[in-house]
Amino acid sequence: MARSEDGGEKKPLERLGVREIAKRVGVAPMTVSRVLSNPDMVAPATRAKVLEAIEAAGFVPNRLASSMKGNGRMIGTVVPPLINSGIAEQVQGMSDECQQGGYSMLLVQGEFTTEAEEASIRTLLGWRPAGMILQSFVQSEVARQLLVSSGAPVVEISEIKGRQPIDMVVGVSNFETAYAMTMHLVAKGYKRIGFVSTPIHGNDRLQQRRTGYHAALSELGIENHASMEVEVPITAAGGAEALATLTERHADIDAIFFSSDTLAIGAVQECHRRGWAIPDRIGIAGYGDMDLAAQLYPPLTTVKVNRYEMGRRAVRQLLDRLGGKQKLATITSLGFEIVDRESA
Amino acid sequence: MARSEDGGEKKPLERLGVREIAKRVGVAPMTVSRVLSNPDMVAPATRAKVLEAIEAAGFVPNRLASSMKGNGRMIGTVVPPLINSGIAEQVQGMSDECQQGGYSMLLVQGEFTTEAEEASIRTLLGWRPAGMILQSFVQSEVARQLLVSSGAPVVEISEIKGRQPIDMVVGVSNFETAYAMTMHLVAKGYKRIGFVSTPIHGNDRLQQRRTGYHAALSELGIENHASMEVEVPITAAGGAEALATLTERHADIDAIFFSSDTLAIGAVQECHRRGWAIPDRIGIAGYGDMDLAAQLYPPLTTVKVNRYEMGRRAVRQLLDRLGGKQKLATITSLGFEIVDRESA
DNA sequence: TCAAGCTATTATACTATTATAAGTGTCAAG
DNA sequence: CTTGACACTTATAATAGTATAATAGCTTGA
Repeated sequence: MARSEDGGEKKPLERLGVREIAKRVGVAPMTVSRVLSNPDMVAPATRAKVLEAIEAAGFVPNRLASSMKGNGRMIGTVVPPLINSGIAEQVQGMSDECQQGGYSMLLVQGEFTTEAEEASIRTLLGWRPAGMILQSFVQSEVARQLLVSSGAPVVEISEIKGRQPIDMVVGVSNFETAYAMTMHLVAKGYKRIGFVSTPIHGNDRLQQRRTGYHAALSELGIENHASMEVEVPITAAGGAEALATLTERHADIDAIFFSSDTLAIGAVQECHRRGWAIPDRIGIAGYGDMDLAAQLYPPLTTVKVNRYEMGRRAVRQLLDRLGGKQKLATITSLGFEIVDRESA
Repeated sequence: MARSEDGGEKKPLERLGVREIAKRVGVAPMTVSRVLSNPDMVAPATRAKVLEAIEAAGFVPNRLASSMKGNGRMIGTVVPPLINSGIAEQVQGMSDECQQGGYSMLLVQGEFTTEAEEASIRTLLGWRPAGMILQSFVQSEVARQLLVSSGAPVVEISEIKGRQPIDMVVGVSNFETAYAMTMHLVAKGYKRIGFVSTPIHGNDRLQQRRTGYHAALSELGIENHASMEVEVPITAAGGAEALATLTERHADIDAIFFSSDTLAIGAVQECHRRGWAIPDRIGIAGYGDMDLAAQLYPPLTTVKVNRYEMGRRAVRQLLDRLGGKQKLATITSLGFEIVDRESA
């Protein structure tokens, strides 16, 4: 084993760890460990010496090892692509709250397919996270089983009603939001309202939005054709394309409800290009109230959902549970607002 | 220790691990381990039995334990706030490449302050990541020292020239990009060009962009006042505000170069509100070529930097190094394009 | 027929931290 | 002068996977 003759017996460069720090200070490793996690249990004088040595050595305790003893301080999360989706706000919320609570965030981007979901969850569970945050309800039964048997608390950021959550849910009623926006548009005098969303398959949030839109229309006795709905990719170009498609199919459409601000903003640009007056020629409504929505010309009427707060709350739920808090809400419903601006 | 009388001696529920799987199959733990990491070293028959047992038990190997033996498969990264910054694209690139390489991504959001940076890096190093990706050059000397002594390869996604990198750099010459855009604007006939950026302090990329802008102007003998530059927060409202401020200070400003598309897009909306024709009344140029830029009305002239690719390349560098590849580039410079559209 | 050569497998020990239990020492009360 | 209580510290073992060396079993060639 290359016992190089450097005179001594065993000096493999002495990796920096609690052991090495302990040796330098002249205490037991356990004492060093306590200085890091339970400083009050160590005599002030000892503590000072240990801290000094830690500082001097530039020692950063190995969290892998402590996690193995069940003190994991890592939250795992699977999110859809960050670009344009408004998920970035949520991730920021999660990250901020994690950091505040002393946790690290392990992030995996995954598609909404069953296999990808399963693979992502498997990867994360491999790190034995203290908690997991998932988007939308988990589809794969295998993945659900893995999550349950992992024992970690799980928050699904999702539609708040529908399937049985694995553990906890944080979200809004997407049905309600879409229902409310559709009602709002009708109240403003629109009669032929189109609906545009990003691919709905496997995304219960989008499904609920569409259902809410349908519910409002049918409740008001407004007939609705499937041809007044389109799915497009989540890009500004997608929004523009949807506007073109719908108004070509139905020249009398007087408003379009987009399931995402990104799409709505794209549509607004397309209207400018065509010289169509908003909202006179056509009303445009979005979803999400992203930063640009209020600054847009004309300002965008949209559904405001506090995604940053959603992220925070999801982590908070996890940390509360980990902290042993009793009587935790299983379902946390955040409110929403219909922000009535000028685009519809 | 609550040795509950269940007849047997020690059956603490037998946590699921290689040991337990091994016992069930009737092989040594090491064999199970090899099935997972070096399947070729195990006889096909044995391998099949082990895989079956793993499947049946829903066993997910503990990566914490394997990481402790130096097989860490985690990349740590510190990023600025994701919202509006175009960092989301980069994170997506990193994430995709990590996943492809079988690595997980540990993400910390941190501000650009020295203390926050140091804290974030410390946190990440605690997880003993196989590699680190940082934004901009690391300011804190202590943090640099920690990184170096951690032994992990480090990529700084940053301005590619300037300070000595800790290890490797991936990026573009922000100086060049800004210089090129400024030259481009002058070539198009603009004479009084303002410059707007988000807070520059501590961000060498922004510093370089401003320097490039200065260099181009002075090379052309165009005088430039500090009053033609503003710093605003990275929001659409910030862009609108900057436009208002600059045109109020200097009524004769005929173009503004924004250090971010988000700002430029906000400014374009402000122009619409004021009824100012773009580019006739004023030219607007952005930076980043975000998705919306091409769809904007009018389409945004901007600097195209492939942020997604930057993220990928950063991870690639790390993985190449970890894979033992020799002669790795220390500096990877990605190209850029001046995308000439109609806003300027 | 025995040693060498090979493959497949196993036993041991190690990674860094920490829960737990056991062990010091000091002080005050009995 | 002992006993108990208390504050602090240490020794041991455990977490789960895997590098390493050792071993078993088999074939092959001399």
